[in-house]
Amino acid sequence: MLTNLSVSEQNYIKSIYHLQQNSESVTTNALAGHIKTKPASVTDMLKKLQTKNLVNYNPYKSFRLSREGNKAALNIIRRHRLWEFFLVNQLQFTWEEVHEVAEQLEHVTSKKLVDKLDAFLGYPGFDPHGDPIPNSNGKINQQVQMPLFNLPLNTLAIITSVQNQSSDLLSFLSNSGITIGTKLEVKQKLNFDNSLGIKIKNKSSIFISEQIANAIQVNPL
Amino acid sequence: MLTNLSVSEQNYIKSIYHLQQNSESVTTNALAGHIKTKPASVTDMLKKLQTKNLVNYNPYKSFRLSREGNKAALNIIRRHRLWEFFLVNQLQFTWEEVHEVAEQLEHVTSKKLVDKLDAFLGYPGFDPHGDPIPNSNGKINQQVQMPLFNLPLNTLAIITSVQNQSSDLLSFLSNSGITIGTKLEVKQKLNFDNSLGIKIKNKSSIFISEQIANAIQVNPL
DNA sequence: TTAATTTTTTAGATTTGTCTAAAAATAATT
DNA sequence: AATTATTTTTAGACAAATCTAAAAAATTAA
Repeated sequence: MLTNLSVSEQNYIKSIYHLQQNSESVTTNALAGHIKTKPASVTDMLKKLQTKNLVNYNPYKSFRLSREGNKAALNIIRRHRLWEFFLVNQLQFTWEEVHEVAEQLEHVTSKKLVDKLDAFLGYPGFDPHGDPIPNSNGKINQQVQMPLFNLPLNTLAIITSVQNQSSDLLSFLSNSGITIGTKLEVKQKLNFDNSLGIKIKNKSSIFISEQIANAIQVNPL
Repeated sequence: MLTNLSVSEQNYIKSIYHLQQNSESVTTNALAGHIKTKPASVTDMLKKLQTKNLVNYNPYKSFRLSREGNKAALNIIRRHRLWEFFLVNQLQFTWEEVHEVAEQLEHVTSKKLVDKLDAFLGYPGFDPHGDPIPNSNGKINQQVQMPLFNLPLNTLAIITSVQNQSSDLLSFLSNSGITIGTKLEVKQKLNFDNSLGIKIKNKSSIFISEQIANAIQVNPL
């Protein structure tokens, strides 16, 4: 039942997915607000998505994505996050710039494109904001990713990505023995300047600034 | 007067551009055929593009892209060809697969995206089919590109791109001293198997197969 | 240069997604 | 529980892009 979805339908499905993350079921008003349209338009679209079996819709009561709808949403989100990763890590976009562009790229639906992009990027688990990227089967990495700066003290973690905004940073990190896959713990945090004392596994300790600690993403182990 | 163009308007503009390449002015029927729509729809759209000053349209007579329209077309074509280049050279698509996907990607209009993609790809002059890629000012490279196989005998040419479909090929070529920028001539062509005898400038001569000669793009000098 | 043919345009209908205003259902309040 | 307020849906209209069928213009042929 792989219907071709219009850009508009895709936007509704994606928004319902996101709103469902926070609360059990979604309201017409909330969705209208999220998607910048009017409640009446939402109702219209819900009826349409209902006939396509993408939502389970009880008029005046509630609605949720169906299993089908959920699958469609994960596909859209996969595309969005892969493109965000591409924009930041290959094209040198900054975090703030990517969302709008990825919003357009996500509607290019070629499965072959998405899977090849995924492979090209090295099957990343998280987008630049730290949100997980569903794999080609729609499975979401259950690990948690966070900036190294937010890692609790004395918690072993593994580096999963580094925002390569400047080559300065990259060379500093590689000289310090910090790359993707490096395991480390935060041993102390100086209140004076928010710098962190880092213990790299089987290696020496170093201090890094708050800025650097925020450019490094880690998974707690 | 940088109006935002709908996908549909973009498709019309692009098609008019391509049809104009072959004949002075374009007919309603030809455009309808090219765009897979009905003549009546073409007329409707022409009236719309006229009000936006993108075409010069004389009902029952003829129409052409205006200066504005031409600029818009070159922008669309730039995006299309850059994405084709990306798909083939980074994502390992084959020539035949790229068109359909690029057809969708070309409608993502972010100028920042396009210019960063261009830089990322190294400002390529030609797409994988050998068609020139307009630069960010809409200027088209006037050089000619062709497969090495089609280069006339004893004509000096420079290699501009290599289809990196297999790593076999790439390592063979680099071992033979053939990379982007290498200057060479074709000295002979064997009718038996269509293989070519190549003289690399300031270096030795080698023979390469028809297949390889078709994977190498050159500019005659 | 008329008549026949082809091309192009107009007129009116259709589909998709949206909107406003009014009606219906649900939720909150006294 | 009845009234008020809020939320949601319906009804009908609208814009964009398309279509069919008929009319108008241009072209070709007799």
